[in-house]
Amino acid sequence: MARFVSKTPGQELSTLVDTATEQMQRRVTINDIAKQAGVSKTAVSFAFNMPGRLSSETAQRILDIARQLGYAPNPIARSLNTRRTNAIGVIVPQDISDAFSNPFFAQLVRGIGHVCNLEGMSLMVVPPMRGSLLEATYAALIDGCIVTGLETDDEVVRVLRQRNLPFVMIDADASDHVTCVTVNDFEGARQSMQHLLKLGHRDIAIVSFESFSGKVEQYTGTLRHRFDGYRSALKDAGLTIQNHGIHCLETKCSLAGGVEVFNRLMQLVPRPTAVLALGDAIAFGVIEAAQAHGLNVPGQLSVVGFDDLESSHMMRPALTTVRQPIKEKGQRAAELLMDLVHGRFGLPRHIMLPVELMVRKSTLRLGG
Amino acid sequence: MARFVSKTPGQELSTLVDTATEQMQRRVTINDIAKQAGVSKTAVSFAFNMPGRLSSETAQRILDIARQLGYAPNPIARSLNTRRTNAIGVIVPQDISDAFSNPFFAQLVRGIGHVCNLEGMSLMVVPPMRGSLLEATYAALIDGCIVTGLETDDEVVRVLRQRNLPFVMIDADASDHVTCVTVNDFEGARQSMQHLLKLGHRDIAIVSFESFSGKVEQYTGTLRHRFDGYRSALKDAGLTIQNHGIHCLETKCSLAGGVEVFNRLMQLVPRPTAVLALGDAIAFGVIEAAQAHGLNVPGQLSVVGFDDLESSHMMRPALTTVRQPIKEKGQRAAELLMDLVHGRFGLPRHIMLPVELMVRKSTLRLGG
DNA sequence: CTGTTAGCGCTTTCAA
DNA sequence: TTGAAAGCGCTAACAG
Repeated sequence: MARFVSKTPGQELSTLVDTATEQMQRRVTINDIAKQAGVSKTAVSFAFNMPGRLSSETAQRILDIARQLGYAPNPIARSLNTRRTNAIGVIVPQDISDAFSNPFFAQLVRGIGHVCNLEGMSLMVVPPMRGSLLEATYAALIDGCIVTGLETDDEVVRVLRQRNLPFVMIDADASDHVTCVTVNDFEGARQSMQHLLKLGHRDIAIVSFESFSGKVEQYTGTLRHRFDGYRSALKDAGLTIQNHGIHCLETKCSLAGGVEVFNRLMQLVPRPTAVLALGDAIAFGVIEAAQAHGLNVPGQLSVVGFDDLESSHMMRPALTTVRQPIKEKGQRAAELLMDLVHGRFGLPRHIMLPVELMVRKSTLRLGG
Repeated sequence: MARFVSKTPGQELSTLVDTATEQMQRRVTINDIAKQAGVSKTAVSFAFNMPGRLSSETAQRILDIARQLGYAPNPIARSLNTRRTNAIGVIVPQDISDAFSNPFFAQLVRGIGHVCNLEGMSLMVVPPMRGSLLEATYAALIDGCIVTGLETDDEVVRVLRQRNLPFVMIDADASDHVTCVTVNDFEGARQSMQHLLKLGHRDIAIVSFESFSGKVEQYTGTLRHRFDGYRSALKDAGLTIQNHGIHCLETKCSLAGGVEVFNRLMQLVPRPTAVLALGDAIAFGVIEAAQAHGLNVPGQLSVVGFDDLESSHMMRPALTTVRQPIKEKGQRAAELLMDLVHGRFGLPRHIMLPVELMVRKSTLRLGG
């Protein structure tokens, strides 16, 4: 490791400056500036953070010297004192690439980002670290976070509490113990299923995103609410989810996931005449694959999405889907989080946003 | 500020535990655990970081007590010692919401995220803080960063050097002083312009994303290279960018930006028969607006994009565009950054990735 | 295997 | 207006 500069307190500044121009440099610290300026660390600190408390000459001299020596305050050391990092996190249970493979997530982040902008914060995406989301949660240098894709009983939530980190959950089951933002998944799902049933479809494949539990019966949170909605609509039509024609599959919530699931869809017996995707991204993939296989959508296959991404109405055919206010969801969650971070209130709150069925061109009356 | 627990060193542990159950709690620290377990701080530290160096009973006892008291190591304090934050940043000159309004950025982040995943890092999006990107750069708790949308002579680069933070630039002018990743913007631009010219178009609007300089002559970096490419193709056809039919506009690089620019496009004299957008997102917006105004694309207006986003071939009409390997761009940049972070080498390197013109359905022979 | 002792680099009373 | 000194909570030689 080449030659190191000894850290003797009384070290000559000239030595510092000399070595600073070399390859292996010791970072310039507040002490170096203080010494060089002939003032205390306090003064240097003031010069940067509360210049008003110093005579303007002193302040200026300190700042000048700092600039000369190329000094930049160490933000970590600062954080240790202030207990603020000026960043919030968004915790995701999958890796970053997967998370952003669904435009939904980018849109959510836009909403969160809007609030970050207002508050002067950065945004840290916190995925599992060496496979462990817990480890990542322990290590994250943040003032608070938004938790996505997890349930309220997740260990991550425990760690967040242990770390005393304020947090807001998105799409988790409402509970008195956590602050969270959701949408009316039940109603959105119910209406979309109802739409297909009204069009005469009886052979319907429901394509969910990966739940990591696999069993429809064990779904919780968003997935649970949506399936409750499907069941409700089916029931109104005298059907159940166990019916011969109703199939439930899972895939990654991305265009690629939709493409992948299409093949499995085509193996089903009876072959579905309609697909109910739990994410627009999946719907895109299904449509793309269907068209690649020469299938006409909606002529031979109706497809419904969920989300209403920005590009969903521009697809060919324009996608019938359930619109949820994604950006607002992120924004509201971030606003709640900022309240918590700033200690504005402590009572857990729950916000549920509305959804709306957007009937467009990817669904058609059966046989019509 | 309710009652505070005094911070007397000799404080009884029972007091701590009692107050820990109250509202205003002092965080449990390594000292509390050490005291309670009757060991030194060192031992506690080892229990968490190198359990092997402790007898398993001791380690277990410490961990148990820690869990009981709800102790979580303070990652900031840890970082101050280790000089690692386990996060890298991606610096963006606009706010987060704007950055992600272009799917290009999400795709870039996917590439970066892939490497983060491999390296066990989180990813911090660092936008300007109260309008100052410099301030944000000073404050970011990161081990290194990827810089987007900035030139090599930006002040941010100076601060990064001052902070001794390794960084990699994306789409900046190559220079011997910085490590960066670009694509062959010149060639992509040249080919796309050539394509339109071959189709007989002579009234062409070039829609650039915002440069914050405004003057085409003052463009640098990516924009500069692309315009050099346009000029080159024009020259081959005996034209110049100052020609009567050639117009240059700017707008935000997003769908909304494209929609916004469409109106301005329609005011131009002569009215363009083709649009060359510097981002697919802009192209989407232009097409959407054109269709909303009853214009046929490509019948009455040809549109070319740049990027080839995931959804670009699914649009109606499928977008003719210049494909650049966005995700790979992010990935390569992140890989270079990790090399720097881990001190694997110091020489600035420059990677230029190839592009490819994808001729699809949004362009048509003039009058054909 | 375990503890002592210095820090890491900055902020912040409190006193001068 | 300025400085001394005590932390912030943890890690890491080094010694035993």
